[in-house]
Amino acid sequence: MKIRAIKGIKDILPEHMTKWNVVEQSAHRLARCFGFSEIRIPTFEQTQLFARSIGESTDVVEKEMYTFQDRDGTSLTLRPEGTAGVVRAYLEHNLATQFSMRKLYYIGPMFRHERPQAGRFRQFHQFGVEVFGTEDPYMDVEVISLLWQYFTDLQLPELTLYINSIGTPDDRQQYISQLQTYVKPQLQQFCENCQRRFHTNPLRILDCKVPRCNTLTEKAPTLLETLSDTSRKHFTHVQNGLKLLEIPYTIHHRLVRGLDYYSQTTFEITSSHLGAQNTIGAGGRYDGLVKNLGGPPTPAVGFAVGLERVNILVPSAVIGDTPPLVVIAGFGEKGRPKGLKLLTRLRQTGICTDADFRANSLKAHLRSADKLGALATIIIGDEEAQKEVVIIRNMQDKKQVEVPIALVPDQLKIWIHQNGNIF
RNA sequence: GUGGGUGUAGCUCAAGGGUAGAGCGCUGGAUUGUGGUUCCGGAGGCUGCGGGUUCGAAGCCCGUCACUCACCCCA
Repeated sequence: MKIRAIKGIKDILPEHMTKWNVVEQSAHRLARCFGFSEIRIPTFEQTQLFARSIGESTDVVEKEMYTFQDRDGTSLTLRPEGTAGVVRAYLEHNLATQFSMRKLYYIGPMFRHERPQAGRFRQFHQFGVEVFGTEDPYMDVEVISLLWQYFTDLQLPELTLYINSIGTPDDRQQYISQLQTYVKPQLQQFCENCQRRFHTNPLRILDCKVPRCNTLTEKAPTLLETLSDTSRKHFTHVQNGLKLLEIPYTIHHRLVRGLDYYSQTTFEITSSHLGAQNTIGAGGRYDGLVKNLGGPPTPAVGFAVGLERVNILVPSAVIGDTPPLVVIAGFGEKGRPKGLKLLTRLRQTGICTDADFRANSLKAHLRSADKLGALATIIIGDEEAQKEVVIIRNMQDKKQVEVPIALVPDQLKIWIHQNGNIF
């Protein structure tokens, strides 16, 4: 029996790493540009942290967590998302006392026991940001604009930004009863799922993909109509900010986030180039969460990006060239050791160099160099070794020059620097 | 958790009851120490696994596992 990777858990193979590095590096660069500091938090935590922050009755907590017992019996869980852990660390280390406002970001793997599908995995990676300590709507705008710039920098195709406001918990409670009053008389006509949701999570009825349910709620009261004045104002400011920055958005009355901690602004960016799982980044405000987890009342806003989905969308054009590679062809009794020596010396001076020790003829060395994509091959046979020289062969135009061994590093550096001709 | 699709060489796929194939890749060669192109050769498979039908199964039937897409839900 061959041992395979676990279902829904993927290797990232070398041929995909250049793209992954681009995706991750732009996240680091942009987040720092926007004034965020990186934080690394554990991949597993006490189960109750997630249960309390995400919400006991959410799907994530109810059936998607990888939960196991520690040796002393404590229930632990592989993190299904990043926000809960960041908030925990924020409180545990009193990060609030150092600045009145904290802007943090993270990149790392998350775990959810879901059925795998296009763009959905059991171990997946997220880039997320969290801002603690301000309820200014402009901070919502800043966070959205970071997300938007991240995606447009990477040239992701066919993006749509959806925004909505789900108000304060009070607003929501009020809205939920209005919605229930509206739905109740026709409850029998809704799909089975929605009938269940009617009791467990009524807001999600708006989100249902069954067309009939959608039609039934078409004339239902909307969240926005029910918002309190302050919530409504907040949302208007967010929209004005987006307009000011010329970030195109669509108000999506049915946009409800799946995690319980959200409040006020919610947003989501989708791309039509993905399969059914077309959300690449989403987030919103969660003004109540910090207090909920035992901290002082602290407004907060953030987002999370699914990096696997981003990777699928990044066009190959944004991926840079691989560094120039020099290959050493050392052969013969005297050529081999000289080759090894030069190989090491070049690497010490920072020139990316490789050699194929299996090859024992010049032909084999050159074939190997070609496969490695070498720009130049350095030939050292016994004759050259004797004369303390090497032949540098330009793999593109086949031109060769003889150079004393001692001068090789400098010659190559000049050439690589000019990115042009050695000769 | 529920449904559909697909499992044949490292990869992409043929063969639809009668000896398991191609392209790409890998590897060796085409006279001396010069790569990519071309030409010739080679390796590589219990056709996912188990059972059944049959003189005979990669192909049909049943089961099972894996992969995949979709539902649910989410990034």
